[in-house]
Amino acid sequence: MSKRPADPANGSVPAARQVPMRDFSRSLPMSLLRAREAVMRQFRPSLREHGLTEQQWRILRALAAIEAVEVTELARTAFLLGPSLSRILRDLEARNLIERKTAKADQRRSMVSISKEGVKLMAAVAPTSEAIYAEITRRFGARKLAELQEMLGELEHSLAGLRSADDTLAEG
Amino acid sequence: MSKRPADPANGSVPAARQVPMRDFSRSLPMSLLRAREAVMRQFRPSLREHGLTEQQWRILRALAAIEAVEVTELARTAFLLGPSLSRILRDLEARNLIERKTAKADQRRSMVSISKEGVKLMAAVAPTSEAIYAEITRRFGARKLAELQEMLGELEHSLAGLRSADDTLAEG
DNA sequence: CGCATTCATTTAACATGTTAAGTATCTCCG
DNA sequence: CGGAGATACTTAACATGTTAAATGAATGCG
Repeated sequence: MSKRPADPANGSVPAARQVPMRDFSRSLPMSLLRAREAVMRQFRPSLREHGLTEQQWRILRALAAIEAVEVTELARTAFLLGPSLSRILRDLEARNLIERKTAKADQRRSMVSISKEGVKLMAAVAPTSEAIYAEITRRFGARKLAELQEMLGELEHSLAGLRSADDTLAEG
Repeated sequence: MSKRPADPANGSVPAARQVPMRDFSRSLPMSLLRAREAVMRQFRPSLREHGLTEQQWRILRALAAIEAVEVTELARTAFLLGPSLSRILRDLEARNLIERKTAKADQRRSMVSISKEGVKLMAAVAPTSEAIYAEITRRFGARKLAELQEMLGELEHSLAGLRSADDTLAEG
């Protein structure tokens, strides 16, 4: 309560605006951003101790469950854009946490897999990570958590086909 | 539907792991990230047309509802870290979208406000932005949207006091 | 008053997000 | 088979996220 700054919706609002816009602190993007930050804040210190960023950890986790993947599919799985993934893979490879080899059939494709060292690092991080997740679940409630995830999935789904006019142009 | 890559939870999983970890594509951070991205994807093209990034838009919106704020409070309101805000304010000032003046009582503080040009730009962007938000609301459902935001707020709240061991050390 | 401490903001350094362009490879059709 | 177009990935360029350190100004206390 007292944490929030003086609520800008009340008090003396200057004549700066005509159109009444939603108090932006309650907009959906902000709600999602704050919620995600609240969650990630719990994980970052532990990851940091192991020299991993959130995204690097995402990649390792994605790789741990699979033999090898093409970069493009890994990007989808870890929800990273190509350029970000490209940079991160370069660094992870330099740290010997992953391995790469070009596909035989298609020289363009590169198959990525987690290395033995990568597996070891995951094993070191996973317990803490799981404990944090468990604590979050405990605090928020397992049922509510499931409900929330369900709603998030629906939101994502309901916007899947929505594209702005700009995108439509770029369709070709 | 067909957009999602082959579900990594099925198929041949190598012996890479001992500890069964949640399929990470269903972890809470990923759910939140994907949901937020689905939402922001709708807004970015419109903002881009006006030469604004998501964060710049957040700042303008925060400023529009208030006379002037200190940088630190603006950071809280727009949910940006100090360094990010500092850079963005420098750029927005160069574009004459905001104004700054150091506080009289405390030379350290800088009071930020939106400029006349900034107001004009907001007026140009707001209609499209509101229309997009309305469409999102229509698709997802107003009631469900309210529920979702409620849950997100609860999640944030339930993690407010949770701090990892690392943070505790830094308390002093 | 003098100075160590705190505070507000900025700068620095590195990592990622985002879009556009580049490179190498493959595919397919004439 | 050969070159236009598609595809997989990388590089480039700019903006932000993130943490640490620096700078400049206020505060408190001896």
